Amino acid sequence: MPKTISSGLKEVARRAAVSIATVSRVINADPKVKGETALAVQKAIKELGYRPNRVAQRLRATTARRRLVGLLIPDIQNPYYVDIIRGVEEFAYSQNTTVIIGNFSQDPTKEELYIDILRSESVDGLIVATTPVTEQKVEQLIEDGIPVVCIDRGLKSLKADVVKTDNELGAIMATEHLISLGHQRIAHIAGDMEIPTTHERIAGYKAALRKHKLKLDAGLIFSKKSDYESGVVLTEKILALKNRPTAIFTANNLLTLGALETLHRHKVKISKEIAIVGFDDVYWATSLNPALTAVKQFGYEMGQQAAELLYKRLSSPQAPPASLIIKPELMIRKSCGTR
Amino acid sequence: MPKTISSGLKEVARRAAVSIATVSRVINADPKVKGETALAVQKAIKELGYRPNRVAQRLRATTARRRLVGLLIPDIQNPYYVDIIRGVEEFAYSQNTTVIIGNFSQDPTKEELYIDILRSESVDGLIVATTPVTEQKVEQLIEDGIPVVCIDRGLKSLKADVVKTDNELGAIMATEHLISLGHQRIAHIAGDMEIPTTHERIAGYKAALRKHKLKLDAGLIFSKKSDYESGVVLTEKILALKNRPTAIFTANNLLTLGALETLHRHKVKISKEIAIVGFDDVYWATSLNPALTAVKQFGYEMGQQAAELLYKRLSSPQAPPASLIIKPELMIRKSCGTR
DNA sequence: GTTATATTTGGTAACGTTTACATTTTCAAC
DNA sequence: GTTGAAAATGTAAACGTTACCAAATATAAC
Repeated sequence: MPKTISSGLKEVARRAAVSIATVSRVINADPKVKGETALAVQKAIKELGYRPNRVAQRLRATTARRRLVGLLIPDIQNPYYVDIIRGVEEFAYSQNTTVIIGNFSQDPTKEELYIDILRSESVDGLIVATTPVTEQKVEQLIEDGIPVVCIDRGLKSLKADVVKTDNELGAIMATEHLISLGHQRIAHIAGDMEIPTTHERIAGYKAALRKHKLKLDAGLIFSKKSDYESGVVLTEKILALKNRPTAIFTANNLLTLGALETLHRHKVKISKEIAIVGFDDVYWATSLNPALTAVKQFGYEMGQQAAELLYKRLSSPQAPPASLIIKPELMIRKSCGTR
Repeated sequence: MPKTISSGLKEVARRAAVSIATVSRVINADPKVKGETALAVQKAIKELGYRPNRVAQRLRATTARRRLVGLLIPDIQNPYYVDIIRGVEEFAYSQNTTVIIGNFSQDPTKEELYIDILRSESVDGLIVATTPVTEQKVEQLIEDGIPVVCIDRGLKSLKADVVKTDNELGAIMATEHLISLGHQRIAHIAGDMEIPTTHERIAGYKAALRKHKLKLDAGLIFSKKSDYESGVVLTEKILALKNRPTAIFTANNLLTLGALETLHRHKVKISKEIAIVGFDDVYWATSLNPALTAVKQFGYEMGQQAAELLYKRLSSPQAPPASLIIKPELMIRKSCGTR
């Protein structure tokens, strides 16, 4: 019955009548220690309820794995990122490592702060979805020998591993779906222009229009930030147009939800008056009104892959940066009607 | 232009021509250091791009604040918990402290693991939403002098601060709303029986029925786990009933979504054939089909309060445990129809 | 029973901080 | 110019580990 915090190796060592070095060895499963002594030490550990102090471990450990990675997330309210988190955690857990999540809520100041914090926590490596603002800082990390893998968005310099969705393809799929349903005037509610994915999705949107010889009306591309609120105000703008589009392609989760809310508030018949297709799928999309047609990104899988990539990089730091581009999938439901 | 990781206080000390103790003092804003020297040190810090090593700080610091708290969350996929996380982070950030999130995905093994990890990370204190399984472990923490505040659910022993929703009241509000609309046979999809909130909500449901002299049919209370999947299968069960209820009260977010999905799949007209009211509101509830009537818990605010409570406890460890019971609010929308 | 070698163990210096405690400097008062 | 106290700085011992190197012990070969 461990009553209080044991004060460390020393106590265990005394109890097992060995040196602290030996205790440390059995903790780290060093095969060099004799089975007999290992057992004795384990007994002492159990009896004392000893738990290694991770802080001390991390301070000392150098070459060895520290079993800790950092994860930098733009917005924990976005289910897509939650999927990524789950994927990363899942893989990390399987490798017996912990992940510290830094959620910077789209705030660059917080983002920089978290990078500093994670670094000074001596993590083995970082998985980050950065904004270009901090790109330099991330590159500094890499230069300093801290392994980084980017998720959702890569570095312009391409110096880090990256796993991301084929955003252009996703946008093409969404837009073409709308076109195939006969829509000619399709608005696009894009995300924050600061974020690279925004541009890729716009590119896809444009490519689809071009391919189908539809005229591109720059006035139909709207952008502000990547959040719910922007979805609301940009949809308001669209509804105020004299010549309303018949369809909207929203660039992410939150924008879609904001748009939906606004359309409902204005009592426009979704899919009949205005069709909508969104980037990012959610598991409750079928319960939305109407069931949402959406481009599905495989966040969970991406998270896993990113973690795996980080692992590989840890063991071979010099390998050239890898890119993993994941194909999205169009989930056709009811928000665009049928023909 | 800081090129590489500076190797610590020592280097800064050398550059500023002072001792490492002095550098440490300026880092910790010790008023004892002369303005002049402080400036010199700060200059050196800037020039070297020095950042204190948090690991070393935490290893050494004892009486002083370590500016790190742990947060134990049952399920990061549940938006309610995400709100709590945001609230905690927000307050912590304002106090210049970091929070390590442990998401145990409703898995007791993981939960215990995370408690151990957080403890051995030398956090100042913990905010936890525990399952009874780990109750003992949490009490051990408290005994060992590690401040703990419970969120969402308290400890049976009441030995820790707690901030939670008035679950019984919330359930009463939901059920009475249904009753006021004329419903007589109301099913309740409850959460995991392991979790105390489940029982409180059931109690509220029963209390409301009793108050309005409706007969309580124990066969109308369904329970499995607290997840989406359970919402699905339990709703299937309800639909299979020979004598279908006219309304369902679901005990949380995920259950509601699962129920909704199932009702849609079976093409039952929600609100006309079966009304539904859920515990837990979400910001996109208006975009659900139909707009969901729900009991709103103030997750964000609760998170903030919990963090604040933890702070208070840090400064006065001996104060008697406080309880903060937050009143929920019924958000009436369309999923129950009107009369 | 030596000797050589392999296997286990122990001693101890780090890791980068904070913090008593000791020492030096400053400066007001005489 | 002393003196004494206050203010500022420095010294060095922790914190709980790991990892190098040395020492001790076991094992094998002769």
